[in-house]
Amino acid sequence: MSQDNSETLSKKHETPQIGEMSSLGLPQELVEAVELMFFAYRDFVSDPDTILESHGFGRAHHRVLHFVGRRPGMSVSELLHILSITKQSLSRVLKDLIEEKYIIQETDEHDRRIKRLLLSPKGQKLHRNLIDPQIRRFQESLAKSEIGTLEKWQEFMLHLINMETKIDFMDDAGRDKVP
Amino acid sequence: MSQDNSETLSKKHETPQIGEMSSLGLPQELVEAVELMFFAYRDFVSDPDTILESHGFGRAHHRVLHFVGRRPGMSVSELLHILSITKQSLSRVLKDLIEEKYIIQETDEHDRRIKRLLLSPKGQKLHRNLIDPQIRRFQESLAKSEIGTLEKWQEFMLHLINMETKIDFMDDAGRDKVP
DNA sequence: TAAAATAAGTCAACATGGCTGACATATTCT
DNA sequence: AGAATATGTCAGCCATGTTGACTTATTTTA
Repeated sequence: MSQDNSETLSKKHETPQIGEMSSLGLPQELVEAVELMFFAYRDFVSDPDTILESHGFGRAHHRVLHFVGRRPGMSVSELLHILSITKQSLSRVLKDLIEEKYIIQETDEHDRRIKRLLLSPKGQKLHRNLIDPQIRRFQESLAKSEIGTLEKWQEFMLHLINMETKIDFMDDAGRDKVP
Repeated sequence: MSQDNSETLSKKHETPQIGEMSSLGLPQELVEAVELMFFAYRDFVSDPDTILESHGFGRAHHRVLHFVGRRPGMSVSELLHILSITKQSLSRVLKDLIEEKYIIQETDEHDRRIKRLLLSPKGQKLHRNLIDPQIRRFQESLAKSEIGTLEKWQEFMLHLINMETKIDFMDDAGRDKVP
């Protein structure tokens, strides 16, 4: 670090002045927000990453565990759709998870082409271990910041996502209330 | 989609009831928030991804363009540090960007081992094209949601990140105010 | 001033997780 | 019976992350 950047921190949370532009000719705080997305996401997944590594898994495995955990009984094609990846990409990680008995497949009663995916107790435990540090991060952030509840943050984040994704998310988010 | 998920949407933004637990035995809204991070990040980078593809670049190129644009004159090792990747990973994409004249290298006047990195006009233009849709997404989200200003969102996101990263970010965020 | 440390660049080799297109199998729908 | 669907699998490509070893130029330091 070779350049002067004193008095930077103290200014960060003052009332934003209209017309305060970055070197790009864009509002300073919006450019900062872009970086916050990058850094926050990277660090947000760093704890699970560490755990996954010790199991020989990667982020792709995490996603599968997460969505199967959130929506027990989902089919392979539903999973493909929500993850927006190809069959090949999914099958590699899904195979691992099934072989090592984190995920169980059950043939659908009414349509025997469909395999319903479920977490085994072992899978539930891992899922829980993976999500715990992320939940903790949110709780700490909530405690430290003045945002109060998550509601407004959630609303803002929801508006960042594409319409099609929004449908997937909604579908999934209410899962627990559905019989 | 084969399962019933009616009445899900209408419940999403009611006052959060304490003890409303997900299938994991975790607060519902926190689990939802984890997913929001995933979906929001994915869609947030989807527009730049499309542009990058048409140039034969990837996300790694984007990151380099972004940080060099935000901190003109940064050294290679500063860039390595902020990206938290290895020299090899960086050099691949940096080489592309330099060869195709998006980034210019200038030897430091006082320490000729150091190469200062800068965006060429061409690089600035691309950087601008990449960030524009992201800025627009933020602005639209701000307009649609009740969060008001970005301040609280930024504070919350900042608390999600690791201490070391925070230092990098602060360093970088004030860049424009520094002579 | 000689030796050590630093900044940058390079090579070979490997892993993960995206992608494609083609094709097989079982099952259900028309 | 034939078409459509759900899943699984093969071979191979690409981007981007990793490691460790080593070179070159330059500056710092003992």
